[in-house]
Amino acid sequence: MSEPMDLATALVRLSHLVQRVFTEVSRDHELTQQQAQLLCALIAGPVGMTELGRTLHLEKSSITGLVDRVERRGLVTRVRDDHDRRACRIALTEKGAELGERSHEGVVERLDELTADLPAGTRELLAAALSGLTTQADAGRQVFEPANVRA
Amino acid sequence: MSEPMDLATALVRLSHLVQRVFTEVSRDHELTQQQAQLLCALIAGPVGMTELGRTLHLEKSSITGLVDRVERRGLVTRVRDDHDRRACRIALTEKGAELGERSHEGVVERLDELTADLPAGTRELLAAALSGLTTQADAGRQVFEPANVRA
DNA sequence: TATTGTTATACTCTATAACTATA
DNA sequence: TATAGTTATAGAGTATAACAATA
Repeated sequence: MSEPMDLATALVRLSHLVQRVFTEVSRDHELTQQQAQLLCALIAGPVGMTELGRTLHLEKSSITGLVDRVERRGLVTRVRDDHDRRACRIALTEKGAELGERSHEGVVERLDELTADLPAGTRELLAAALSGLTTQADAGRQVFEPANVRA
Repeated sequence: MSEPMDLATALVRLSHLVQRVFTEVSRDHELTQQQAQLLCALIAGPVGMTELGRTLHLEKSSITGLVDRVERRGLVTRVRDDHDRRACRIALTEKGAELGERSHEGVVERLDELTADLPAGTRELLAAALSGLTTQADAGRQVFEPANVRA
């Protein structure tokens, strides 16, 4: 049917697809994609502004704004850091945790549906290869780590 | 070492990685990611506003703005449609085509580097599986179709 | 001095609603 | 009436630079 697609192109298209899923799921919860991402990054526990910037690849002033807007909606709070009075840590409120979890689950669900037709062996190989790529590329991040959350 | 990652998580992380590559490459050419995407969507030939909206999953007013900014920089032009005087088609200028090509190549290069270590068989399987997913999901799109461009 | 975070500022991106012009 | 596109408006996202407070 369609001509074979090279790997780079397939990766780009897949990325668009995942982004779209993420955006749509976020929207279902009245969140922007970035806000949902922020909530997901906090599920494992409170994180400081600087580290959030590293995790989300944003400048610190961008983080300030993002946190401001989400805080205004009551989804996170700035918690003072007792050991360093310059710093604060961003923590999910109950409502924020709820939304973060639901967004996360929504994305996983939709992606699982999307890959449901693949044979088990292919799924495993895909998961292994892709996670290898990301781990190799950004040695040491964790924006979206459900394993750490539930396990 | 690290615990096995489920497929959905691997897909999300991969998507972030690709987005980051895209953003960085675009920035190297003084473009935003969205602008580079627009240029790439025009490489195969002029496209109308409505179709651009479908392709890029944006409302038409968003397309208007995006095209405005890129036109202001001399990278595209609005060409009148002879058969429908309401419509126009967006075409790359020489400079825009140049930047579009270079962005596209830059992304492909970086992604190829990233996947260079994978065995050939795995690469093929990945490409086939991922392109299958995207083709199935968004039956009939083409944002980033280098095959059509060069071949 | 270096680091943590915020403010000021200026764009870009995006959607919704109302509009114009053509079909 | 329906479609192609623009305008008006408002808010979100982002970066750079300058700043404050603390280490």
